Amino acid sequence: MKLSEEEKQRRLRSFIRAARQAGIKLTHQRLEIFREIAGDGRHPDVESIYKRVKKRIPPLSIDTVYRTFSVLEREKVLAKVSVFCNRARFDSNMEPHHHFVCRRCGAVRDFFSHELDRFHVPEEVKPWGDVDTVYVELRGTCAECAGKASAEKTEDRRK
Amino acid sequence: MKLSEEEKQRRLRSFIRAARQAGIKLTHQRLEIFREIAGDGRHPDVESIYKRVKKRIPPLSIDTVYRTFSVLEREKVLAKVSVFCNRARFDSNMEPHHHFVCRRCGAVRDFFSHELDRFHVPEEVKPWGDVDTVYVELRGTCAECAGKASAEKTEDRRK
DNA sequence: CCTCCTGATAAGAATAAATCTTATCTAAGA
DNA sequence: TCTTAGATAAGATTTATTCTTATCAGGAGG
Ligand SMILES: [Mn+2]
Ligand SMILES: [Mn+2]
Ligand SMILES: [Zn+2]
Ligand SMILES: [Zn+2]
Repeated sequence: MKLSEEEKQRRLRSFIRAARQAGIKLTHQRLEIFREIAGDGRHPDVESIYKRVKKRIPPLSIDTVYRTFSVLEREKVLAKVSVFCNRARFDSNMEPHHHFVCRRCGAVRDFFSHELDRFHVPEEVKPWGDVDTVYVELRGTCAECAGKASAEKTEDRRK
Repeated sequence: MKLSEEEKQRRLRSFIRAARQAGIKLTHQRLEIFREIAGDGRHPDVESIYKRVKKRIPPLSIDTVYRTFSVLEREKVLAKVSVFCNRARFDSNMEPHHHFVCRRCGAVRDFFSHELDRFHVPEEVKPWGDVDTVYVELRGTCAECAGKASAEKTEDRRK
């Protein structure tokens, strides 16, 4: 899930624009952290971004990653993914989109759907409040995990 | 979001049946914990269930609530709700269903949708793996929170 | 190019949800 | 009633996240 260079550059520019507009400082750390997230379409977690950026900025503290995360979230430059709640994950795709999630390995992939974009909020829900986002999660098993599982089965049968 | 007595009883029976079938012990604690969850359609968190059941069983430990939770989850008697990841929440409604979620107060309400039940997995997603569940989250502001917000506005205007 | 000041960072302490450990207890089958 | 595998209580432990505080640096203004 490596993103195209042009998409990465677009996200980087939108980050810099948002930072300027919000009057927040464009520090070396923030730029490197965002660069790392913007180039990764796999919805990485805080820990992995921390490790990767620390290679380039050794004194980096994990707190800075968390802080940058919440600043970027507030400025609507990236979003928190609410899948597998054990740890927070970044999503640098701010286009409204949905997710395919593998129950086994936790892989998260983006998809778009015209069918879902046309979805009408059911009548029973309307009196409960105003809906601003329709988010869909397709849950199942990814091809890779399915492959591993069947490989293990044949392994077992051989015993 | 108080559930009807008959729905509560139905869930309680299905819990007892599942426990018998799985060969797990029907302890006083488990019964009381489940009774509390089964009667609450608001997707309560571990802490609140702990507090409520502790009134009836004072020596109850919160670990027992967590353990009961994971046993019941394994036995498919209830599910974990992955909304607002700060703390785990129970869902004793095991019918496939969707949620309306209020961003402000975290209220979660169940809904069903024939339109969504007919949803076809997009072609682009199919090669990624097998989808077993289509889960939809309608995010927005509940009527109660919207009411509070507009009340505060008029308050501000008076100054 | 310097200076200053405010907001940002690093390090490590603190917090809080969730899990683990161990001694004790109990549901339920014989 | 007796037995025992599995369950509980209490408190320690783990782990993700946030907080504290001394130091640092981006960037506005000179
Ligand atoms: Mn995404
Ligand atoms: Mn529900
Ligand atoms: Zn997978
Ligand atoms: Zn609300």
